[in-house]
Amino acid sequence: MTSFSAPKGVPDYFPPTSASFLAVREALAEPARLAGYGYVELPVFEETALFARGVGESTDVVSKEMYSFNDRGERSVTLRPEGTAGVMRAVIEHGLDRGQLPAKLYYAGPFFRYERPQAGRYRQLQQVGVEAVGVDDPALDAEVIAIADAGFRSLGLTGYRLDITSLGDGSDRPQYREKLQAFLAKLPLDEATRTRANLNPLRVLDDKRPEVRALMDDAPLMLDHLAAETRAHYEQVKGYLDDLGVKFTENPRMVRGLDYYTKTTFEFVHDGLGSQSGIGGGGRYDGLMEQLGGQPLSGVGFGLGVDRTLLACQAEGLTPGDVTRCDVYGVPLGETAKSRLVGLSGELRAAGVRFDLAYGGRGMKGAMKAADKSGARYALVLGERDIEAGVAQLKELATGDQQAVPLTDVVTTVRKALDR
RNA sequence: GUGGGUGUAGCUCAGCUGGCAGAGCACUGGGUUGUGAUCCCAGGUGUCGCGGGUUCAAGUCCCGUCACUCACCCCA
Repeated sequence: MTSFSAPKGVPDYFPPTSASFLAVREALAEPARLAGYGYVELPVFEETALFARGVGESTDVVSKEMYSFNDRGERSVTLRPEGTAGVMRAVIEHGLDRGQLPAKLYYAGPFFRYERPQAGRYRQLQQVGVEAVGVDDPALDAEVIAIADAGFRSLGLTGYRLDITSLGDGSDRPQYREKLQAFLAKLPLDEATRTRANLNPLRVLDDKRPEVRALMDDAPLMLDHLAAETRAHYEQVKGYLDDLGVKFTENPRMVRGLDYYTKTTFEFVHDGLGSQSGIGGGGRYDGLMEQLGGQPLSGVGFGLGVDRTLLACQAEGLTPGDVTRCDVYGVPLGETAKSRLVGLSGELRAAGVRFDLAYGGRGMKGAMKAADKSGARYALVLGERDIEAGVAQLKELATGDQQAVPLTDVVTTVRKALDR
């Protein structure tokens, strides 16, 4: 019989790591709720054209990393590679852009990119994201960045930094782009890089290869070519970040892989995860709504990588969500005792006590061993003698102290012992 | 898509120049009646990734193949 393995590049999480995974996702989402963002639950797949138009045909994500397929009705659909396009589609479709603005939304869930897997790079990845749509206020850029920062900080992470820059917009980027292209044309670049330079010249700026990096030393930078208006916007974002106490590094060579970004862009970088160092990123996307058939409204948001943030936590020795999964462990001796403990399990759990018991008819010794491994604070031992006496033995595992508790008082006694 | 590394027990791995497949951890049972963590004893599993080749003999050498992994590209 052949067995199965998970699809290539897809992580499985199980205890205890899965508890950390959930805790990370929660920690990243909580600051968004505190800032008035409402949860949206959106489909995991969309019409392929949405991403092609929203994310941009020239991006790697669209041109070679999408999980696309035809459904039974011969419609081309794609497992979402990122969140913003889908949120914008929903905003437009349901008219949220006609209500009070900004519309502030957050989401969490899986995304898919068909890439060669690597440390911290998966074909199914989890992100937490926010989008603030409809108001072009630099304070919103700063708010979004501060939300992400608060999430990372609440996990206890310290080994990350925040890079920010401005990519300009329609008013100044085309001129800059030409200037950069002229500069690149004079460089001795290999063919792959040359192709990339033609597709999106900005991308060559953050090439990791030292030889390319050296060539780019004198490259013109967008930050030096911002129009007065985009520069003012950028300066205000930085000012608000100072107000918020969010520390950042200006990185004029930072580039984002999605076409829709304008003005402010940012990236959170951590050193502990191998080569894939970005744990979150985002920015402003002022042309996207219109591009997708909506009103010409601005927007700003981010996507944070849950998997990578978990790796960052592990690199820093943090174990979020590290709680014992059992308070009391039942040790039944014999069928009558087992039946009584099964009954008690319902009552205890209803009272908020995490209760587990030895299933499978293990002996006393094995059951006690299991109690120990469960991490429970107490073992609840029940045998024939106890039942005759109308009691159960409550044993504190750390100290070995044991007391007989009347069976009718077990729930209240346990709750008192656990202080809840 | 392009390079490098690794495939041996459930997990982490050892196995030198070919000569009977191993350790630690984990798991299970036991160390006289109904008490765990420590300690002692016992126990099991292997198509040595798969297919071919060389050889008296292959986990070990050669060829192919698949998988995993790290890195480039790119990104969360």
